[in-house]
Amino acid sequence: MSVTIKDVAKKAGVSPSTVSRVLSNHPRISRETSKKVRDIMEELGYHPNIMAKSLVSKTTNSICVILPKPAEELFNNLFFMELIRGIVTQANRSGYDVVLSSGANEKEEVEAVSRLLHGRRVDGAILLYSRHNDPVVEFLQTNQFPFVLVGRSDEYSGILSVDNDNVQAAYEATKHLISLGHQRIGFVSGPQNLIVSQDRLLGYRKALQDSNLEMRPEWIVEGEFLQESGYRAMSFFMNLPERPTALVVLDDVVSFGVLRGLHELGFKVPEDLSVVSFNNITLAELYTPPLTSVDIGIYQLGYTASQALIQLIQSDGDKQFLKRHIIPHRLIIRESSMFSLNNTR
Amino acid sequence: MSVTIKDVAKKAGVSPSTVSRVLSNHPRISRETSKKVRDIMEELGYHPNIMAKSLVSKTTNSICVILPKPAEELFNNLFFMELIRGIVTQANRSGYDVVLSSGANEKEEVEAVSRLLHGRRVDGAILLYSRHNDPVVEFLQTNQFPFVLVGRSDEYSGILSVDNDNVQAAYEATKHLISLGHQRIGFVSGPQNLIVSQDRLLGYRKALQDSNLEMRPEWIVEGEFLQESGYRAMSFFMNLPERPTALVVLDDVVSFGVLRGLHELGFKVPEDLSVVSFNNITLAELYTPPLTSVDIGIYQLGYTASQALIQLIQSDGDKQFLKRHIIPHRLIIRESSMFSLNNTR
DNA sequence: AAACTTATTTAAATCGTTTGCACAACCGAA
DNA sequence: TTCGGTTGTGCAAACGATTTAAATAAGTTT
Repeated sequence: MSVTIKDVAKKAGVSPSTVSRVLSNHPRISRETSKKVRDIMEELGYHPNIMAKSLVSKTTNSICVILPKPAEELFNNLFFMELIRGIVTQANRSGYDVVLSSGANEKEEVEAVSRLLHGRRVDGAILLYSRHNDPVVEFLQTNQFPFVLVGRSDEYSGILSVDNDNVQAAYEATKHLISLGHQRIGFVSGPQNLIVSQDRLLGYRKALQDSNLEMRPEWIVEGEFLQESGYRAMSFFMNLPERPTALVVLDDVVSFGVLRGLHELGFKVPEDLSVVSFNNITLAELYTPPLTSVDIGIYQLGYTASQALIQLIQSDGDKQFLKRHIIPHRLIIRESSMFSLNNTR
Repeated sequence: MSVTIKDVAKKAGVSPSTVSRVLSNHPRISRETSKKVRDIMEELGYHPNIMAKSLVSKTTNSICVILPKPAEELFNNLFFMELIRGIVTQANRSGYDVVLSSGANEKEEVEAVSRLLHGRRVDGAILLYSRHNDPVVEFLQTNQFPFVLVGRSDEYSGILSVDNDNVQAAYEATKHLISLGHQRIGFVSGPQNLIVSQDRLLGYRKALQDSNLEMRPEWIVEGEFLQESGYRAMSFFMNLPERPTALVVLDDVVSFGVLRGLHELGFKVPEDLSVVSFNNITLAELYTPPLTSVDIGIYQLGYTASQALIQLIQSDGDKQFLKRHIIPHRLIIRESSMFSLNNTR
């Protein structure tokens, strides 16, 4: 039996509406009434019931983060932790709570989101990386719920998104290898249906093309964001009759798999194979050897996503906020790619 | 303007209460009424308003996870990701949502929890690792809110907690080193105010004592759960006139710092220094060299915490559930400690 | 002193559910 | 026929806030 607005009102000798107005800093409340009511609130230990408030105001001051389907896979990645940290920090700063949501499959995902948004449990959603024809995106669009996509969205127009320029990032990463003298550069992709995979592949292709380098289909390997994928890709490449001398790998954890495998087989990095990676999670610097990686500002990505979503919600869906935010990236060069082939020729 | 229970009622030609009863599978609703109402719900796309429901039922079907104060530090650790994965998975399975909450300092933490629980936004809380005299624990206790502590709690009685037997785990880890022939074993602790640090230190001490090994105060170094701490500890130990030959390190990420530093200085692991660690995050296996680590069942820890809390909530605070759950641990031996000193003598 | 402002405060409706109680209809048994 | 017992449904009062419109008090003009 907790203390309600009525209890406060009675004790203070005013009406509930007055207490409510004190709470929301209504201008037409006299100094002394305000003081008196506040004192009583303090004395009774009053806390407004958020549910009741939400019911009438039709707003919950919370957002949900939808974890992508293969949560098992992605959760293993520091990447998501960092992203969520950015989201939670910003949301809390703006007075919003963050509800985590996931689903075993796409259907469950949509159900969860539907329950949260239709049920007015949250005001908006953050989607972490969308796929082509993502049913969740479709759901959110047709129902006109505010949401922000972390990742690209060019197939849908009028979507709020936060992303890197992944084409350019991959371009630079590849160019870096080329500038070191590499001519045979492989590519370890993430899942093909993720837009980020495609964008980075595009950048890689562009860089090779610009330098008139050969582009072999067998040098492009698809995988998941798992260490095993890296290991598998590595062993595939190293068994090729004509091996690449460098690899562009889409994720640090995958790169760790590559490096680990190379070490086991007695190959030297970067001498036998150079690696540039993406995401630059904190462990990248700490690995043996330290990993060259594109820092894509993960925390910033989450922080900005949260901020943009809340802005959209508070603007009541103003179209002007439905834009694409680009977070800058930066190539961090470390040992895994420090070796220049030119020097050894 | 979303569709409410009244809209469904009107269209179905029944009263709102009947619709509500259909929704909650009330026994005394006829088959045909139920079918009819359900069809209309489907047709109109009805979704119950969770806020309204919570208001009257005084229950929210959600719990919050309180991220410890130095979130910046801890978030960097795969450990938390794994823990949260366990929590979210179980909670969702039980029909609960998970709200993430954090605060920049202890005061903010208490405020956030107070808002969530007093404001009836969540039904209970999960605390990740408590400190001595944790103000959040105190708050939860005096207000009689259901909560579960991930970590030990023996100073407080009648608390629901989920934990490992950390004393025993550290004992085994240390014994493992001793069995390999090590006689000079150092200890890299976590923050001293964490109970987990103290428990493991105890286990380490006990193991040394049991084997009549020397216990030197300068071989015990306190740090944080950061790579830098490991690096610092390592350089401290290696500059000692009489170095330890093995280290017990409280966290994998800290161990990575140790290993990285050793590699930089040209020391060999495990020959020059063996390392056993705790937590066994996925990267432990993948590191160079692979890290011997005590697997404490992180996912299980989170899963169990969530399960126990929800059980407590649903039992309406039944004291019988206020017990301590112990999750089993297992020492995973890998290269960082595979070297036996006995063999080289 | 009446009339008119302006500054505060209150009463009452509302948000979308749940649920105790009342009631009607039907059943078989006395 | 009358009664006790089921079964199925509706009424209306909560739940704890916000908010519109109206009332009251206080201050200013004329």
